[in-house]
Amino acid sequence: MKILLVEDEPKVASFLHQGLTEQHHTVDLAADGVLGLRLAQTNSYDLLILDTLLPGLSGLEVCRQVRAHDTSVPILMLTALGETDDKIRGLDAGADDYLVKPFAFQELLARIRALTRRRHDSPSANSVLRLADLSLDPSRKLVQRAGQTIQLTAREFALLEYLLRSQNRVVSRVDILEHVWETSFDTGSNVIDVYINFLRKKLDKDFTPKLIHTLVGMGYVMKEE
Amino acid sequence: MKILLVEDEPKVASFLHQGLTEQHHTVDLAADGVLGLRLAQTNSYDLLILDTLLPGLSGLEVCRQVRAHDTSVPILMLTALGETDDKIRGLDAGADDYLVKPFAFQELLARIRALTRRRHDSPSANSVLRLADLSLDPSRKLVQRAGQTIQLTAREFALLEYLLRSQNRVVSRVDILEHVWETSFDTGSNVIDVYINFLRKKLDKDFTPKLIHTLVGMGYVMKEE
DNA sequence: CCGTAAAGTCAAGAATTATTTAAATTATTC
DNA sequence: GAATAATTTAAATAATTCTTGACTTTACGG
Repeated sequence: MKILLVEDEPKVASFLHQGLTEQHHTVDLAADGVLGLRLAQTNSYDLLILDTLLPGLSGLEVCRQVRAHDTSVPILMLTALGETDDKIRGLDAGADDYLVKPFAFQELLARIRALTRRRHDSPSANSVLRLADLSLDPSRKLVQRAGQTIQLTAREFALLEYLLRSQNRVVSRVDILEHVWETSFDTGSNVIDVYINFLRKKLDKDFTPKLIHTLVGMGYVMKEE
Repeated sequence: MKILLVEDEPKVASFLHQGLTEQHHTVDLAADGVLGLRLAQTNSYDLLILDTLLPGLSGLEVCRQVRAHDTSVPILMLTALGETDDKIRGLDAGADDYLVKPFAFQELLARIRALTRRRHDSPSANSVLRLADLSLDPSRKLVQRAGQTIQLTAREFALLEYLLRSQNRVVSRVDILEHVWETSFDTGSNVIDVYINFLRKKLDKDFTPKLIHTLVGMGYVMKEE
């Protein structure tokens, strides 16, 4: 795979360069945003890895400008610990994933695999999710149970979508926090419980069978039976 | 978490030992490669931290030999500044990550979190564990014996999972405490006995053959026959 | 066999975890 | 910028799980 790496810290850059090369990837390295953007626009890469903090042009800006022309190339952002807001802005700017530094190299590889795999079988991202007589259409933001349309707020929808995508698998509160609230740190609040309750009221209360199940001390599952 | 630290510099070793212990990890310390390897092979650790330069047997060699038998345990290498080549060889030898000395302790903690989190969603962590007609599915939190579903609480499940992962090996009460209760302090209580009893009632009482066996004075094993 | 140490059993209270409601804060819309 | 909706926090209640300690039973060495 051909990868463009835009990273100004020499230590990080050379480490990633060596590691990726060893995995038989071809790596182009740019130490600043301006060069990075020019390379991204003149060559065709399978993946861009962008640091957020860069001299010249920030990684976010590079990301935005690349996305203006090319919507398909996978972009992975690297953000330093503590710049958590950047995650959100990174995703806003069109990044597909981000990784908080410091990270394990293996984790980077795993995410690269995930990103590039997704390219290949991505239609699943938009297909309708079903469980018993419940259906959720991600592209139309439509939820129905027993043919009846159910109104959900954005968060409720995101939570339900995550639960449905993980149907039959028990997801912990931390899993939910990471995927639906995009913070990995437990704030000690009970938002999740409250939202589970919202969902239950709207789509389990008046129907059978119940689809949202609690496993005390473990998390929640959506499944039939 | 149970961590093996192989480090010969006494100052670094004791600093890390203290810091990790404060984070409620259990730390075994080896000052040379030979002892480190022996410990790694006789005990079961959640993480190995290996210095590259060691008297006797280098960290790289320890890494390689451990990997020859156990592909799953996360390994973090510590390399001194300047030994940059060691990074590459470290990853070759099967390490999952490395850290260049000197490093901030917080960074070590961050990497430990990253490594152990990854382990939780690695394929091997999610595959179904089996013994005779008993099966345990970690991602569904589902336990069945002879096709019959058995309800377990979170603790019971964690204990059974640990016992199954160590099937055919005798685990001591201390082992169990460290892995399932995450304390290495023996409170002098009989919680473990009580929980073994819970498990036996639920999954050995009405079935043959018995799968949980006591070895007086040593601990417990799960095995057939 | 007998004594001692180790392991097993049980019930009750402690502690943890989950649910529900309401109120407070924040974001959106007109 | 007021009104409405959405999200989050907080607190009370409910449910479940965990732990303990007293007691019984079993295993083992002499």
